[in-house]
Amino acid sequence: MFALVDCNNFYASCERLFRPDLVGKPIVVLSNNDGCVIARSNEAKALGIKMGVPAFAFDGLFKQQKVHVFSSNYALYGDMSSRVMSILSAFTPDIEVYSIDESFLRFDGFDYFSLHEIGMKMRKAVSQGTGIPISVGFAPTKALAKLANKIAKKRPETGGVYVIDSVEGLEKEIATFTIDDVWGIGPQHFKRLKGMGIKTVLEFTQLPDQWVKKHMSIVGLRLKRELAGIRTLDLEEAKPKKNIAVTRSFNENYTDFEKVKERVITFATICAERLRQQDSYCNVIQVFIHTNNFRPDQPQYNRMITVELPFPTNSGIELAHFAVDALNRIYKTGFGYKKAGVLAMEITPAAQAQRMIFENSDPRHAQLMAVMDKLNKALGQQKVKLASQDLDRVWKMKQERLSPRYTTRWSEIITIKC
DNA sequence: TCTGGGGTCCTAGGACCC
DNA sequence: TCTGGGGTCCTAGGACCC
Repeated sequence: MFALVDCNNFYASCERLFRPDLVGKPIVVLSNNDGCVIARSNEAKALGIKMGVPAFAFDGLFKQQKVHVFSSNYALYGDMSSRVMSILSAFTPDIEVYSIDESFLRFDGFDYFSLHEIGMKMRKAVSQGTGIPISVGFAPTKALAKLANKIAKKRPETGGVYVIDSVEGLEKEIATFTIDDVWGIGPQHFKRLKGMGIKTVLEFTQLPDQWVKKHMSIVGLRLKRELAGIRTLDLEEAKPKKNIAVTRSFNENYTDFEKVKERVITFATICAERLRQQDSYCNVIQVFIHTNNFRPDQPQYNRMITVELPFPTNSGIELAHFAVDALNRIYKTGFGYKKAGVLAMEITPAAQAQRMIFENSDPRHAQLMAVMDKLNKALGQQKVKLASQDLDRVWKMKQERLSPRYTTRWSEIITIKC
């Protein structure tokens, strides 16, 4: 049996932990640059605030309904996440951390235990240890565990834990569960299936394999099996990342090459930093630039380029150099650029990095980068930069409503007046 | 005026190679 | 008159997830 454990309204719940005055109040959390709504408390959902809506369009409603608005505080969410996951891992050694707020757990050899009871114990332990509310779904496959988790959330009488462990139980649930809320069926697949009159999970599992394969690829076929109760997916081990991407939208359209160039250099140095964190090198980089896709009235230009590096590297200096070369090859004047990104690809562990005959990553950089990493870790991100970066820190993310990093900075720890 | 970022996997077409 | 088959790489985009 698998369990899918999911933190309820995770970011909003985190914001509430050190602000008990916000219990029962509507909360929303915004994306980078305070752009979109990416998390909502139940109270905010009840006000009709949808996931992903642009924040500026809701300023009026936020004021009128006294919605508490927060910028994303990833230092807090990341730390709370690892606390939750560490508590969960005491229940079984087989755990896959699926995202910042979700884990799959596998329970082998628990035949004589009540999984419902175990689920309730997990809820209690996480609540006691962190204050975060969770929901738990148990089922014989991962896709069904996801589904069971949704049921646990939807039906208050379940107490936040739901188990699908019999054929009858499975048949009963999938006969009524609609496909719009199923893991792996997004808006496009939903539209096509709906057009064919498919409404329930049961109906989806009865489609011919060939049809599913043709229109939803092998991925859809796996999903069909999983939903029919055939175990197709197992826990996945934590693997080193295949790609590392650093991309940002700008606060305004950039028409000046030098400004775009500075951003690309900064993104490349962050990529390099993350490569060093997982002790690996990249062999290929991709650089892209976009105009503002939300403004079709303005001239559009989207371009991406993939470049193989002459040697594997994780030096910020070298990566920045190659990224600028790439940018030069795709940059066109006469456009207002709104977004750019650098991706590190074909990542290999340091131990396996291929040495080249004629040219290799400058060995002095390894030492220099190690010192930079150490200083930045002690003094704060991006305190030591390349001269080609924005030294005046003109570029700044809009984060007007950032909460304190309660759990990771001594200077921001909560104070209690007694 | 204002619209996130970071991932994965899959597919299609064009260029090019032998 | 008549023009193959198999492969890779790159770009681009589609779909999904959180």
